[in-house]
Amino acid sequence: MPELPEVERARALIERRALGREIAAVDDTDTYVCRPHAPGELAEALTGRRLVSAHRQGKAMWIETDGGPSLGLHLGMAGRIVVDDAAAGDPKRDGPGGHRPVWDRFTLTFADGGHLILRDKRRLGRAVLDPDLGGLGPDAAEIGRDAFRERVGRGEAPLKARIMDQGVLAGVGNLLADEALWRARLDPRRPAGSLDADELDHLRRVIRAATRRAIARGGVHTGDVIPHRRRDGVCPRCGADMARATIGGRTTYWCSAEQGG
DNA sequence: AGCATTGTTTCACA
DNA sequence: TTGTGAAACAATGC
Repeated sequence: MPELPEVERARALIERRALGREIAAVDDTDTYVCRPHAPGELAEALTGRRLVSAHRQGKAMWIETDGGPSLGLHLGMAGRIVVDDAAAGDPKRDGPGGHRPVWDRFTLTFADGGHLILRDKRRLGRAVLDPDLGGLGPDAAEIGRDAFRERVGRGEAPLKARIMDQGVLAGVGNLLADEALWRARLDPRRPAGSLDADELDHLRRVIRAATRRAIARGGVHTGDVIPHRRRDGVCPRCGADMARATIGGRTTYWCSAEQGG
């Protein structure tokens, strides 16, 4: 699930439901998710604190506490935030009638008995104290025109790789990249530095619009071209075949007619 | 069995 | 030194 829209929904859930509550206990025993912390380090630092505010930049999220360290949470490839058993973003429950295992990798238990849980089927999510956000570029939903031109419109790397580079622009993942480039009718293979100012301005507006739309509708999977990202898929606008290749290390689909050969 | 997966980090190489 | 791309990471689903 998690790209910028899912992370923003998780952040909003925390803001709505978890702020002001006091941490009574912490389960930080998953040493991979909590790396490089040793078990007990997060518990020691967070127990007794109250959650004060919830923030996000790109796919990185963090919670400020009253006087203590901040708590960084990253959803990785498959993570979700659950507060008191209400899932963020995805209304689907675990297995109809099944006893599916629950993948709770990090848990805050509040003094009122509720919970904030990082539930992650895989274990690529992270929970760390005072996360380092220094390497992140401007948020994809907020970046201004000049910064976008300057950061995105350079280099020989494929355009798609450029907009997915979290140090250049924070928040765009594989699906949102395909959706935005399809909406902008831009070839994902083009060198980023080959775009002119008008193309860059257009791409910026499309990325921002696609991002906000995905937040409003529940996630990146609600994009128009996402259901057609499959072998033998066709463009939902023109009906041409969807092309497929690995770009920037990720499987990429684009319209063979509207976005170049 | 084998391959793919909405993310990030590390390493090799030009 | 910088930029780019592949592999590793963990776990699951088709």
